[in-house]
Amino acid sequence: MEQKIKILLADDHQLVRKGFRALLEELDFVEVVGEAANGKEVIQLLRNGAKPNIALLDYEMPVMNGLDATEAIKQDFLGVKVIMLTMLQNKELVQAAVAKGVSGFLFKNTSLEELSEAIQRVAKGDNYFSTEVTLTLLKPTHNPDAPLLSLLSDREIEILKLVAQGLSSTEIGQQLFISPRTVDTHRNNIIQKLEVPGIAGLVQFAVRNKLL
Amino acid sequence: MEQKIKILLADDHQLVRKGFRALLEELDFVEVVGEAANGKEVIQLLRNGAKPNIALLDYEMPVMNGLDATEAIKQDFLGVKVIMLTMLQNKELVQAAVAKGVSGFLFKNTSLEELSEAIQRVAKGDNYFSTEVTLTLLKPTHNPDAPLLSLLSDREIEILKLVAQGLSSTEIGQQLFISPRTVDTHRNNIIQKLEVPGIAGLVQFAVRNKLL
DNA sequence: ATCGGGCTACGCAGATTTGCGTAATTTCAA
DNA sequence: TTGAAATTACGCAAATCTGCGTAGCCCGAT
Repeated sequence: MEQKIKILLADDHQLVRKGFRALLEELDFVEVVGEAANGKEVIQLLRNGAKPNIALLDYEMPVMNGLDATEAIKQDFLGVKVIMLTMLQNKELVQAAVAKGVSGFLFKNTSLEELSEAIQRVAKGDNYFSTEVTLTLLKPTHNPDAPLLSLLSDREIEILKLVAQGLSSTEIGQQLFISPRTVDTHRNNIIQKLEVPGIAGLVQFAVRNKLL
Repeated sequence: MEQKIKILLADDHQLVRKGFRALLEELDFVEVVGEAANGKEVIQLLRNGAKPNIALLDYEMPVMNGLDATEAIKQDFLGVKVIMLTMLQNKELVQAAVAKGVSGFLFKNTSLEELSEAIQRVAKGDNYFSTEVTLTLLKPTHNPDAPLLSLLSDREIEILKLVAQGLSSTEIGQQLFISPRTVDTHRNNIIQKLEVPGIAGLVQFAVRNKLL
């Protein structure tokens, strides 16, 4: 161990912050070089000459959250790696964080071992994501209008698919061996049920529900 | 260490398989209890009474691939955990594998340390995904018609968005303070450029390219 | 300075959608 | 078995889309 890993800690809850600090100080290879209660304070510390290897940022913070803080860090202090912590098991948040340039992502319910592992990996220049994070990414995106889909009859779903493919009532009628007028009726019933504006709404719904 | 972790190894390339076996036997807490050249052989070994804790399955195998083998294992030998290995950095494959019930997923370029970590975690009942796997999940899905989007002028994209929201030419014209006929012209030009069938195609394109 | 591309606008005819009805048959559950 | 929902079908008028064309204006590039 040539040198300790210097960490800057940011969390808006003092108790949580102090708790983390105590935990981190049990690790003999880390040194906490600063504390901040929000993203703005993090930036100020860095501007005042703090030189941590890693910024350990809570996402939920007032004034400036962890995401915006990451952006600011990557703008002006590229050498500082970021590990983001959060309570929210939110797929989009993870994606956004990685896009902003974080090197690691953990949920707050991880073990000290995992936090330790993350710090060491990130200090080496690797990335680290906890298993929980990966599982969150694998969870299929929640579909808000799934209940609406069950409102539709089998036939209506069939027709919805064809409409979404750009076929006209006439074409659909030929394909299903029914009158084009019947197709119209179905289409209109679907529009009623889904309360969407016309064909555009139907296609949007179809795409979102992966009916193609 | 009360007992060694028993592993069943499956890869269709004998050299690779033997290589893995040699690596695994360097770990004092594992014991290789069987080898198979494809998924079918894995199942046969299990039927013949093999009782591994973990099946380490290559994805690419003839006769029966790792995914189908996982499905079969989870059907009849629920106690056997699966770690899948592959050369393909493919998001959909990871998702499919997890859906089938694998406990771990690694790419073949991982280190022995990571493989070791994965085995121990999975043996404990946890999941394990390598950092590479997680990064693959975070990679945005490649968008095949991105080049087409650049064909459209700013104005056309603006109108495409509004069309996709279900507005009529008249409504769009009012909103943009231009003639509805002009909107028609733009819409038709877009349909020409994208070579899609009518409004339905426009909305599909818009949704896929996240213009909403 | 000329030329092409983007933006604007209009005409017209035919196809299609939309919004309002009505209604017969089937099917499935109460 | 009785009734509700699904599926089928039709009418009609207004609005809209589609596919064809033309054309003036502005701006940036050659």
